[in-house]
Amino acid sequence: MVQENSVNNKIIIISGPTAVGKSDLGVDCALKFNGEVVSADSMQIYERLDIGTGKITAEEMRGVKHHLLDIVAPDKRYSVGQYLKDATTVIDGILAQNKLPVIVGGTGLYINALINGMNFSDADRSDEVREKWKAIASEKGNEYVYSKLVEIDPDSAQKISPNDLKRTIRALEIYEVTGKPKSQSANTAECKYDYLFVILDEEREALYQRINKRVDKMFALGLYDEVISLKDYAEHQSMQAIGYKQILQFLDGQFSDLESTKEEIKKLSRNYAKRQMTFLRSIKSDKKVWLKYENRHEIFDIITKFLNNED
RNA sequence: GCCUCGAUAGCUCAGUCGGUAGAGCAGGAGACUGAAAAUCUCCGUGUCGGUGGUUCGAUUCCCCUCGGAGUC
Repeated sequence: MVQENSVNNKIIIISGPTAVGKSDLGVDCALKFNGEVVSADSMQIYERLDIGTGKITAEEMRGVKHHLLDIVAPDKRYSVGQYLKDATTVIDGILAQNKLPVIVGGTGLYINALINGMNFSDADRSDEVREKWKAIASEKGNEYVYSKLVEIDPDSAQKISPNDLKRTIRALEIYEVTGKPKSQSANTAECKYDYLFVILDEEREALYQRINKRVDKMFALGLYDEVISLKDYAEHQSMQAIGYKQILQFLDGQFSDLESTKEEIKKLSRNYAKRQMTFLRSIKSDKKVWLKYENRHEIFDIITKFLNNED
């Protein structure tokens, strides 16, 4: 009972906390359903950040085409807005070939933008505005910057903590760039795709053990040397990634030894996984399917039903 | 074996001039609209090592004991 027009609009989204096994499952699905993988990961978009981001290797791809990996140099910026554009282009291209796009990644914000829209068409970032407010913040304090937001956009200010300088500045930026306050700019949009949103989950304790092991493996694979080769980019956003930042701090003398650096990386990865789960839980969608890691192979039945409109 | 110092939350430690205790980290919950692996908010009961003594009352003072660190 497959209808051609609806099939052409269907996509699968697979997310979950770090180290839960998303990449592997994504390849399984692409192989089984004639698909291609589209990454949704804010750090794997960078070239040369391979080991530390857990980027899938050519071998692990098992012949499946992967998109949106290695598309930005480590000294360049990237953003959700750019991701939305890039992902939409890639997904449309895959659909045009009558193949199934399988979106795989742990950056909840990117997935949220894809399924709930994000229309700040004219509210692009402005480094000028950001630098200006940062300077003001360090001179007059965060409270002062926040008080400015309260003046121009009290609705947004209410939702932002006075301590959250990043969000405070972004709200001010939107106002200065567009002339409209943030609270009147943000809006959502219906997703143009017929999607299925699968979230892979695992018991906390087991997940944490998996994360710890994975960090050990990253070091064994040469994470340290990878970071050394990127140390000239220390100032850039890409080096904020967990693992990279800490090894850079170690080189800077902020950790007494490599072992404690490694433990810190494990800890931060665990903290991150927890935050990912919170975000994934909070994404508004009536098409979420939660799958326990041990039941992950049920995904084939779920997708089959979805593709046959039996859901 | 002697002497000294500590023993309190999962960990590191503070404190209680005697009225059953609190920080940081870990851990948990949450927020999140162009930096998101970022950024930010909230959450602290534990036989105060064990036994006995003094006391109305001991985690706090005293005795012994068990392990721990330092020292001769």
